[in-house]
Amino acid sequence: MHAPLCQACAIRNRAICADLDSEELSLLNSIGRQRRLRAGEQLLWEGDEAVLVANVVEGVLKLSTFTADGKEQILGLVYPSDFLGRPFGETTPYGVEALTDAHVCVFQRADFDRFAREHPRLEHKLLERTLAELDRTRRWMLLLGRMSAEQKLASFLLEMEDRMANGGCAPSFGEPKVWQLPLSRQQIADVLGLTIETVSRQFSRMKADGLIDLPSRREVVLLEREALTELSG
Amino acid sequence: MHAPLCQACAIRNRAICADLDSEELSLLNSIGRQRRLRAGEQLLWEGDEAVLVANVVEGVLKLSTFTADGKEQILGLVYPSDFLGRPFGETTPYGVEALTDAHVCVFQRADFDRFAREHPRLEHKLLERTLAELDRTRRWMLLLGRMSAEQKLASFLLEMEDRMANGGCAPSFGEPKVWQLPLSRQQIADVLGLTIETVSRQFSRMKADGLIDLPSRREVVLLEREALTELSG
DNA sequence: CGCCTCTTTGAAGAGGGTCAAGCGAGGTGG
DNA sequence: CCACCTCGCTTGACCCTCTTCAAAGAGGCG
Repeated sequence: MHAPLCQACAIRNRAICADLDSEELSLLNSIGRQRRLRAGEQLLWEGDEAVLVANVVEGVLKLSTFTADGKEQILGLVYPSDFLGRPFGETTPYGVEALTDAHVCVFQRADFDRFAREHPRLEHKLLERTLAELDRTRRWMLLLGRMSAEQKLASFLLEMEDRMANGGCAPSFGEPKVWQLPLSRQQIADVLGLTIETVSRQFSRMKADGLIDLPSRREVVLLEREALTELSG
Repeated sequence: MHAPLCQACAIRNRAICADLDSEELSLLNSIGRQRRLRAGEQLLWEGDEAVLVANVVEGVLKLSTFTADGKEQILGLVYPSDFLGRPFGETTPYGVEALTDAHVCVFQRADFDRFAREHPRLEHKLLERTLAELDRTRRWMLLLGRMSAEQKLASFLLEMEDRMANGGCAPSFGEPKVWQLPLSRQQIADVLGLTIETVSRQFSRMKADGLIDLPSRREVVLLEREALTELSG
């Protein structure tokens, strides 16, 4: 698919392009390019010149960085309709890697920057999104700085379920449902600022306590959302 | 000072207003209002309707939130020329309190939002600032999630000195200099996700090791920036 | 079936939290 | 001017959570 079609895009109404009229959209169309990523494939490298920005159409990606001694910290997860990359910046401040097979709509940063500056409506959307992302990131700081391992994992599972269930469109009601974890245990540890062993132990304990079920490594069921919410602090 | 004068503003060239022409500036002038805050005074309360946004002219303020069990986490520090508040949002996602006597230039959010939407240049500045703030916040996540108490405090002191020395304009060279900490030990603990005791112990150890000097509670000298940089990871 | 990777589990240890007491600078009142 | 009080900070002792190190278990895939 080298000829993207914004008009037919799955995330058309949720991404930053939502407010554009059809003329603007086809202009954007002309500078964008679809790209598929396999799980594990890297899209951007930390410290590189910031050449790309992108919209996520499908899949989950991680933003991450490393300490001097090589420990990874995942700085954020990016889902369909989220924007990704560093417009108006020199270098990419974090690495970006696909956690699942993914589908993104990429732009050369220079093209995108120019387009954005000429289309305030897009720039406004981008601003709203960035502000929302900043709020989300700050909430994550509370988790990293002040929560116990148990609280961290409970918070993580609850948020993840909301994200996975239905693209975040509606809160999850009714029967507990099985869903796929897009992250390995190690990656969950890197999100929460824990070690893989601690994550694994917390999973086991929650399962033993009947709060969750783990049909397989990558599958989860939240049996007791109430109790998990309680735990999450 | 109820009649602000943007043209004469100390942070005129560094704040988001930097790119405005004089006509725009006087319009902004007419919707803004100067306000002085005493150290400890609260400007915004978490969860309140988002009614205000502001530019910091002078002083240091903190953004903070609390866990369910009452532990505070400082989400960010705001310095002169920084922007503060949540434009285009319903509620204030964190509390804002002055750490030192401060001087801010406040706007009714509704007024500011309208002005911003009508002046893409301002909105663009705001976007650049928000993106930079997001990068800074993400770097802080690495600190919270992956660093030891010692690394945290070393990082904190180094960054703080850069901020305090000269408004962040130039890197600090030459002789070690005494400067004022705008935060109490407890507040430092809340920034770093530690307890006051741990912060205090780390201070004492660094002093004993000759890395820093503490002429009084609120004064610091970084004697060995090299070594501290090493420690900070 | 066997290998490889990811995950789980166990045991030991350290870093930081908690609780409690002591210190000291600044402010107040005698 | 000094004694006293207060509040923030420091220091000590102990304990708990999470990390570290090590080994065994469980899927997945050739």
